[in-house]
Amino acid sequence: MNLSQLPILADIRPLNREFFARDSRRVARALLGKVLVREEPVRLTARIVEVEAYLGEEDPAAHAASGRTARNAVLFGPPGHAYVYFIYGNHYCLNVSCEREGKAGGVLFRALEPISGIEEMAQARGIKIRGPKDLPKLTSGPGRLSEAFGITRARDNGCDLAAAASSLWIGDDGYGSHRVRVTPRIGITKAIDQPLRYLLAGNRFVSGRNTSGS
DNA sequence: TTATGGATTAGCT
DNA sequence: GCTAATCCATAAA
Repeated sequence: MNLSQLPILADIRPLNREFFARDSRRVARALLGKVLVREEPVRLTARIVEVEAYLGEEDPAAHAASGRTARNAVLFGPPGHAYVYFIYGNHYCLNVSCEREGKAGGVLFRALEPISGIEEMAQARGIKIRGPKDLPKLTSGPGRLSEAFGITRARDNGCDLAAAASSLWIGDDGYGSHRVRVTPRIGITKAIDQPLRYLLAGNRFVSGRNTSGS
């Protein structure tokens, strides 16, 4: 069965390095509608529908806030690379590094809309999909999408997301990301007022409560 | 060396 | 709505 609401996409092209070499707020906005691709062991694809921007050392909520450490080194490295961290003893979260090498910045992936490889994602999540209603359980939330894509720090931290030769990368299939909404970030305790969460308005795969609206 | 708490989730009330 | 689960990076001592 094909539970995806979306057509199977033929042509997905990787993003340029320059795409990521700018302010994380602009990258976050531009990533909406793009496609996250996992190549191994089978191809999984899902559309990016919710992200959050994290700035550099001036952003108290960012992992880069207190300078470069072994854990967050990727955020200070070249743009377009995966920063994966482990949180709450259970979950991995995926970010992509932004800004030029030497300057910290990143975008957290908060929710995806599955396109292909749905059976495999369900298996990775350890759940049964009985119908379209269950699909958001696969990839709505940063921990969930990481599990669905088999993303771990050991496997993916530092991976080049701008290269289609990577096991994990980001591509553009020509989808237009209209109706973007901006809200405060979720789940943090510092700088909670800043509007740095970007989502596709009305998309049912967006995480959190207040997903309605236009 | 020890302590603390987090960019979350699932399950229960 | 509330909270336990569960690891590790970082801070404090």
